[in-house]
Amino acid sequence: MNSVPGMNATGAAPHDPVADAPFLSGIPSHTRKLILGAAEYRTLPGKNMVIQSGAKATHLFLLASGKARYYRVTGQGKELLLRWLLPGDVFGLASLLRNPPPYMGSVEVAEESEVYVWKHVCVCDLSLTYPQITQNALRIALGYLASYAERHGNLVTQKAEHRLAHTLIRLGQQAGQLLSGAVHVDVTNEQLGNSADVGMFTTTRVLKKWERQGAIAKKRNKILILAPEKLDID
Amino acid sequence: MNSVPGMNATGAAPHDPVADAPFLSGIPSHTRKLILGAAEYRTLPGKNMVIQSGAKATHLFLLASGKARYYRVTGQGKELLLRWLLPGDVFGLASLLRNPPPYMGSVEVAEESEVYVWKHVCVCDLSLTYPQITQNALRIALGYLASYAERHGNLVTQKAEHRLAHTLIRLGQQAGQLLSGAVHVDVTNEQLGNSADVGMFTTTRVLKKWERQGAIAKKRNKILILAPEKLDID
DNA sequence: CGGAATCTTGAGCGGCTTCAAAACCTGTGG
DNA sequence: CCACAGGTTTTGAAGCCGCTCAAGATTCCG
Repeated sequence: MNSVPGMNATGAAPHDPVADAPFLSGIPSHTRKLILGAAEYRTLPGKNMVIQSGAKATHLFLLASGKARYYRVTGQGKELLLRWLLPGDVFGLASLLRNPPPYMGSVEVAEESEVYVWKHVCVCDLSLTYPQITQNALRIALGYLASYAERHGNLVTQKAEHRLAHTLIRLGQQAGQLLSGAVHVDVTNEQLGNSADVGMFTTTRVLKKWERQGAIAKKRNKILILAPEKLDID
Repeated sequence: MNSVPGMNATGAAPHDPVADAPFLSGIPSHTRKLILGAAEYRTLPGKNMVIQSGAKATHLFLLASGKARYYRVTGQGKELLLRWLLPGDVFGLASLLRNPPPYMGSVEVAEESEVYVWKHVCVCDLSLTYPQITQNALRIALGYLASYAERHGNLVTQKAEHRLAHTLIRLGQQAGQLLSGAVHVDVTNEQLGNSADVGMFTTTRVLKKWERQGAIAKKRNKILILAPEKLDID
């Protein structure tokens, strides 16, 4: 919590996101190649629905490049953004199971992206041969669970402004680009609000306030974080 | 959603909850005995903290009898009830992983309970020998994730009364006892509200309203569901 | 230039929470 | 048996955060 936020990502080491994927962690290099070789490599155009919530879990995906939104649509038609998927992230974990439950969220690529795709039966075979895969999947699922629990806790105890601050800073760390001393985050007010469980109007008001205080700058579809330390504490 | 709620549980078949545990699903009977044999069997008195949130994941637990609360304490000291653990439920899943993340919630047995306990190294060995264990754990984790996502969705879109209705009915199905035509649920107003993310006062008011409408009856630490169909729709 | 998103700002309101205080239930111990 | 203390429940009153609705300004793209 005390670490300085905002400094991140694309700055230093250009690690291969696929080789560093948590999903393949602890697996020797040659085995990793074998596993990746069993996948189909596909390029997806932007605005492409990859996974439909509730559908049968037929494929496992590993994002190699690009960006995708992982979201759920509630019964009332409201769209809940669960997570931004970045290179190295896997999705469709349900497909690892023998008699898989349906996908529980939808995934849509936000820009042109590349993915590895495994068929259900194929990934089942692999997970039998290389149990480390299932272990990694379990670790990832528990991580999701933890971040979900934290979000839920924040929603219940923190106020809207606090949640927005946390969400924005996390977004900056995960998906921000450091340009000329500011962290650029590609996100609309509505998407940010959605990630923080705050309505769009309240989100706009808070952002405007921060802009007046010189903590951020706004463009269309983009937020520049100038002084993250002005956000955390109000 | 259209199935009649409230009829459940302790009525008919007295299945062994341990043998039916999702955690041991798909494992042949003799292997199951072997796995259970590797565990320590313990009896825990009520009001006993079993897992401390944030602690190192040193043990895996399987609840054989009794009842336990799975909860989290937020930074502001508010206690969030995540789930009631019933016979057949496992907890401490993080201990299945080689280099485990810390426990992310606390568990406290609500009444005298019996549990199987595995040490970290032991359960790691077992999961290597019997990969089905990890698969089951993954399935359980994904299930938790789904129910968490649903709760979150309800919190954002539904109103307090609706959430309370859903929560109460689900509690009745999971942990209710059918006595003389009513489902008895052992829960205080505060605990119910906590499970539905509603304050205690609002919870009391809604319950009182339902009582006046003849849908439920209230005792101290207990709710009797008389007419569940009067709750779902307002 | 037109049109479609996105963003801004204001006004009003409503559902829940918060605070206060009292009634109630239940097990305990004198 | 009664009194007491602790937790639980009830009810009222007040207030505020964030949502909803309306209407305009701005930016971007074809």
